[in-house]
This record gives sequence, C-alpha cells and structure tokens, in this order.
Amino acid sequence: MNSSTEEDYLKAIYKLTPQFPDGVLTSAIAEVLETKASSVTDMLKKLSEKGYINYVKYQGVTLQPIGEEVAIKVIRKHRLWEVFLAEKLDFTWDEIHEIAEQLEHIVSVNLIDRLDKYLGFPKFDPHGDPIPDKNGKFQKIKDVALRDLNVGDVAILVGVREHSKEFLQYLENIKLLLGSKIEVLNKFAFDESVLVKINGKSEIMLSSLLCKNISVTHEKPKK
Amino acid sequence: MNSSTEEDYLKAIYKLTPQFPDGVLTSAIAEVLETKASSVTDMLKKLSEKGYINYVKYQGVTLQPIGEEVAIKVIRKHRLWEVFLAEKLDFTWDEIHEIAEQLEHIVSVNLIDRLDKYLGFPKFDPHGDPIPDKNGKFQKIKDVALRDLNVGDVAILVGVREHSKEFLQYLENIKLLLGSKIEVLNKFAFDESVLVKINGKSEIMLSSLLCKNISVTHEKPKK
DNA sequence: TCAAGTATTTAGACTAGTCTAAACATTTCT
DNA sequence: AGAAATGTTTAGACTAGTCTAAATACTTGA
Ligand SMILES: [Mn+2]
Ligand SMILES: [Mn+2]
Ligand SMILES: [Mn+2]
Ligand SMILES: [Mn+2]
Repeated sequence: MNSSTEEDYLKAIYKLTPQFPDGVLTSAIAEVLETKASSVTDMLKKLSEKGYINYVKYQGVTLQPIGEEVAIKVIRKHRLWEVFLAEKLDFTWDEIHEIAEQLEHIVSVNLIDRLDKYLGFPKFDPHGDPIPDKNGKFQKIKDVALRDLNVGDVAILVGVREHSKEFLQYLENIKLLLGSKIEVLNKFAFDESVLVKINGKSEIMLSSLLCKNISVTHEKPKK
Repeated sequence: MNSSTEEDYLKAIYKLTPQFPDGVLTSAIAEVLETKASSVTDMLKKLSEKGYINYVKYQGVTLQPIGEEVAIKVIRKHRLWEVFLAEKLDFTWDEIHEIAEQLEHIVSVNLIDRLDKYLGFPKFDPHGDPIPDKNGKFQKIKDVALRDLNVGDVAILVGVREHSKEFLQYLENIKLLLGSKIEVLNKFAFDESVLVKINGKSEIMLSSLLCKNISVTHEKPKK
C-alpha cells in the first residue's frame, strides 16, 4: 500500500507533467506540495525504488505507467468527494478542496465506486475538471482561457485553472460560476483587463490574472 | 490539533472506562488497539503532557474532561459516517466499521454537522449505538443481553456488543438484524445455548457467546 | 512476608517524513 | 571558456510512532 504522502507526491508529479514533459523538476514539486527540495529528493528516491517513477538525478522525474495509474485513482477519489461535498452537503466550491485533499486517501475496495454510483456517475467535478472513470479513462477537455477570446465573443464558463480560496470566493462573489454565460464587451491592451457581461446582466471588469485562470468553451459571435 | 493516533487512543480509553472505573490499564489499551504495552506507555505520557488524561505510573489512566470531549467527538464522527455508509451507499453493517475508522479522523469545522443534517440527525448508528449530538450529549441505552431473557420472553434486537466482521456476518446470515423480533423458546443450562424464533418465522439455536453479545429491549411475555 | 509471577515502564533502535546547512551539478552570463 | 548564480542532492538531525529486550514495580499465594 501507499502512504497518503506518497499519493500526494504522485498526484503532484502527474499534474505537473504537462508543464515539464521531459522531466518534472524537484523545485516544482516542492512548490506545489509546500515542502523543501531536499524532502522531495528523498521521496523521489523512494518512489523510484518502488517503480512508480523514473528518476534521474538532477534531470527531473517522469511517471511510470504504474505511478500514473495511482495518481489517476487519487484524482478520481478527490473529484468524486468534491462532488459529494458540493451537491449533497451544500459546500461551496472554495470549501471543498481541502476536505477532499484528506478524503482522497481513504482506503477501501468498494467505497469510491459506490460513491460514484450514488452521485450518478458525474463526469465533471465542481471546478469543471473531468472525473476519471473506474478504469482511469476521462475526456481531456478542449477549453480556452477567457483572455484568448475576442471582443464580441460569447462563451460559457466550464472550468477554473486555479483552486485557491481567494480566487474562487471572488468568482462566487461576482456570480461568475460554472455554466455562467460570458460576453466579451471590450479588451484593454494596456493592462490586459477585459470588460464582460455575465449572464446578460451585470457588467464587470476582469483583471488579466483572472482571465488567464478561467476556462470557457469558445462560441462564435452571434453576428 | 491531535493526530489520528492520539484520537484512537483517547477513544479506546473512553470505551474502556466503564470496565476500569478507577483507571484503564495499559494492557487493556494495548489489546484493543492491537499494539504493544510499551507503545501505549509512550502515548500515555504524551496525552498526559497535553492534559487529556490523568496518568499515574503503574496505576492506569482516567480521562480528563477535555480528553473525554475529544473522544466523544471522534465517536460522533465514526457513527455518523457509519450511517452514511449503510444508508446512502448500501454497505452492510459488517463492512462499515473499518472505513469509518478512517473517516472519523477527517478534519473540518463544518463537515460533520452538515453530514448530520444531511442524514436527518440520526440518533443511532447501524449497530444500535447512540450518536452524540453536536454538544456531545446522547442517551445511554438501557438494554439487556439476550442471554438474560427468560423462556417465553419476547424482545427486539436493539444493538450488538461486538463489532467483528465474523459476528456481524453471522447475524446477517441468519437474518438477525436491528429491529428483529426475538422469542425465547427454550434455554439449555448445560452449554447456556438458547433456542429462539426470529420474526415469528425461523427457529434457531444461539450459542452462549452469541447471546452475550446481542442487546435487546426487554418486553414482558404476552401471557 | 517474601519469592515468584505478572504487568508496566525504560532503554535503545528502527521507519517515515521533514528540515537546515553544506556540497555538488547545471545553467547562465560575461 | 570561466566565473557566478541557481538548482539539486547529501549529510546529519529532529519528531511521531512503533518495536524488542531489559529493568522495575506491583500482585499473588506458599
Ligand atoms: Mn491529499
Ligand atoms: Mn476540483
Ligand atoms: Mn480511527
Ligand atoms: Mn458502530
């Protein structure tokens, strides 16, 4: 069996892989796990021993198939628990992550498949992230960042690329939630801020950083 | 904060207290936690340092109010999760304990009260054990062991005093479940076995050990 | 009552995970 | 290319929890 610490490391490596295709760097892992590089090195040696990763000193790390499998299982658990917390217990999307961070490590042969069934086999979690099925398969979503839209575009918010409480609470505040309709009214080059209309009602100015972290489905302007 | 290990120790001491009113013995704790006496001694020192227990070398241990409070909170969590697993995810009563043993350590300010509400504020868990409310209050049940009934008595199964898989699976097997009606048809002195009729249907012989671990509400014979 | 037996505690060691500081590689810049 | 800066690993130490073996205290019963 794997400890919850090992699971968190494998998950972190999995999530960082797209940004570091030929080897996730020690410092990147240290940053997302809020730990020191030396601790990461120790764990990488151990995960390498166990055959979960391919680790070359100073070169970074890639997941072995078995390590990816573990990572995807943990992510499946995390996202299903998030759905449970949001839909059944009425937690908001900024509250669920840290609880799911613990729940994802509960060990049981049947638990997660039963939970999946109970929730109606959801395909996405409350942040718009896809939920791997029992076999680890899931759709990669083909979304686009809000900041890449053009003036006049209309789009639907389908996900967030940042999960901090502060970010999510701000979105909650301005009623910019999963499924919200966004019209791009204007874009300002000097600070890359964007003026949008939300659900045909409120108009609001969004900062560059915000627009970078909002995923939308691109729809063509109505013309 | 307390580690899950500390929580398990406090819970064990709490549960053993009725049997050891003037000090729970090291060896008793070691047995229920399936660990060694020397490990228990180490932990008792630590819990004593922290003010959770009153520990006198060689004399056993009693809970301080603050330690009892922690223990009751953990028990509340354990039993509510058991209700969730049984009622929402259709686990049987022999499967829920070990999962709840993990879930009881999830840390969150709101989680357990939300779960309580979601479940409709249940008063008893699937084994018939009372669930402490938000303030730690719960009814002590005034039940009696099946073996203390007399021939002719009719009673309802309201709890079990043993939580092993084997015991619970056996009861499941003979359809002797929470709420079952039990009529005492005969009692045999030589091995203290008891012949009963379950729910007015099947007749079965129950061993002494079994009868000791089944709690019933005593009802007077219909006469 | 005191010797034997039993229970408990102490001593010392081990694993998992973490950290700081120092050593060592790699990359970047002049 | 060589020096400086940056990133990574190693060395050594620390905490939480556990264990075995030895020492010590309590209990029992001859
Ligand atoms: Mn986690
Ligand atoms: Mn999520
Ligand atoms: Mn537990
Ligand atoms: Mn129970």
